[in-house]
Amino acid sequence: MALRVYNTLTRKKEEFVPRKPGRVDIYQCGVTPYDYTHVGHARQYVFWDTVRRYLTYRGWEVFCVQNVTDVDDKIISRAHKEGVEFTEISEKYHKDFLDVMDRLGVKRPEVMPKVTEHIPEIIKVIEGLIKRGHAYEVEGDVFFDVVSFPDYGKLSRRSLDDMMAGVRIELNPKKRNALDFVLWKSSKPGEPSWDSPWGKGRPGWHIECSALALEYLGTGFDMHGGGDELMFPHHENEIAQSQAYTGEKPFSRYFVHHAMLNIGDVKMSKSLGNFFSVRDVLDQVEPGVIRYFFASRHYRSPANYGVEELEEASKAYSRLKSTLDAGKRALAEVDKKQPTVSNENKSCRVDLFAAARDSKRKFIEGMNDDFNTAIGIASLHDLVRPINDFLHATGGGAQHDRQNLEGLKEAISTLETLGGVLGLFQEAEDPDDGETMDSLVKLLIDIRDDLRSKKEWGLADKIRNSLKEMNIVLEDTPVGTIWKKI
RNA sequence: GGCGACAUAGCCAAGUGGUAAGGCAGCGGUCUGCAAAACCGCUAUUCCCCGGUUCAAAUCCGGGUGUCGCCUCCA
Repeated sequence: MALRVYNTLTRKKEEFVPRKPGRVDIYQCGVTPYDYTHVGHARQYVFWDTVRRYLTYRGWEVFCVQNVTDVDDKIISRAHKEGVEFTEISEKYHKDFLDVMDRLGVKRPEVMPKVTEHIPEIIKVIEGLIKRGHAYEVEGDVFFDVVSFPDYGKLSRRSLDDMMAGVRIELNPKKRNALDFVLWKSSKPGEPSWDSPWGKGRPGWHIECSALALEYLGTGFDMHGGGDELMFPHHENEIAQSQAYTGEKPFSRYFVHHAMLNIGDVKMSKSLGNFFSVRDVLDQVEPGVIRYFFASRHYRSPANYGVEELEEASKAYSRLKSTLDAGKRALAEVDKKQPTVSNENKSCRVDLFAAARDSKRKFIEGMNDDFNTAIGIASLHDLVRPINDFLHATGGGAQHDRQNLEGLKEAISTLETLGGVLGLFQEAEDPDDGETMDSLVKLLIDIRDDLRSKKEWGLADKIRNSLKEMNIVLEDTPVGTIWKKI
């Protein structure tokens, strides 16, 4: 079954064919660190983390490059405002980015090149563009000549004529054409600068992605990722620069754009100020909840972020997680002692092998269809239902159905593996959530059973209620009591 | 003004030609000392509206309405 990916270049879902069999080379537009990482950013990196996990799960070798634009106008202006070096700003917020991504379980890309450490590579590309007649220098600034690149506008489906007619940007008398964009920017006094053939200056906004992608992946790599807001002008310009420079196309075989995260139907963005930092949200909910929230929506649809949405995700996620925990506990229990084997357990008729197999098939079919993580989530719920059924029918391991014991192992492992592809269930084990905890809860359950058999409901309920306050829920089944952490 | 995307139940959300996944909320049932959880069942004859193509449309085409994004920094 083939993987299909929606390619912005063709506006169609296409079968994914990489340039090298078995390997996927990915370039992602990274952040400009001038403020705290917000949930909108997290959407992109969580999505691509999921893509990388899925491809790896399916046996591909994955290589991912993600730049860090650590010098730019906004960083400089913030540094001026705070009276510090621009590096202090970029380092502080880059550190925040890495920190929250780690906490979200986003695997670090293989390479995270910084613009300030690749000035020579960038200059090399600009020089090449000038040499090939695609760029020109005016008083220390270098511009890309859009007219020299016939395919300009192809990605975003705009024609040069239309754009020129409706141009909104202020006319820069140095430019030959209003749509020409700057590759190298001469620096004003007090601004960070590097030596170049055109004098002191710094790279323009778009050139770093071309230079870094070509440096680490070469031309014609597999997937280019970024927000759909970047389609024009950023990705359009990247394509123009890169293909004009190499004389080859495509620059990237597939362009994969994810939709924005909104607050009340308006885009979350730093410039609008309507953003939630990931740092703050992680103080409220565990990482898995955020990952569940993203995974339950398709990456190409705009998604609304809000407290209610997060709460719903939290409930649904805890349904998956508490079943996984209870299932693991049941298996651990079986390892410790011989369970009461009952082949006569008629109350349990689920086939967990079949459930695991069906769930896995649905998951892969969904993910193969343009990374449909919402289908993936649904497949997990489909699996959790029969696991719960089994757990309740057998008292969470107290009375096993021999035939389904292996099935439970299979189902739990499938749930954990598939959830892991979506980045779920990565929370570090609670330090006090070990064997001691298990034993203590079990002791309380035993005592409560004694109390119940003596019909001392008051005390029995007190145990149950107190545990509930600690987020431990007791569930009485016909064959014993099981417990879950919620 | 130009370009593009989207509109599915009370809510969130999959589904791009074959008869509406999943979650949250709600209702009924099983179980229970009560409960919770869990499980079972019910909850959109219908997918913004109007036309068209087709044996067949939420899915394709045309028109309309509404929302959002990009065209300026943006994940």
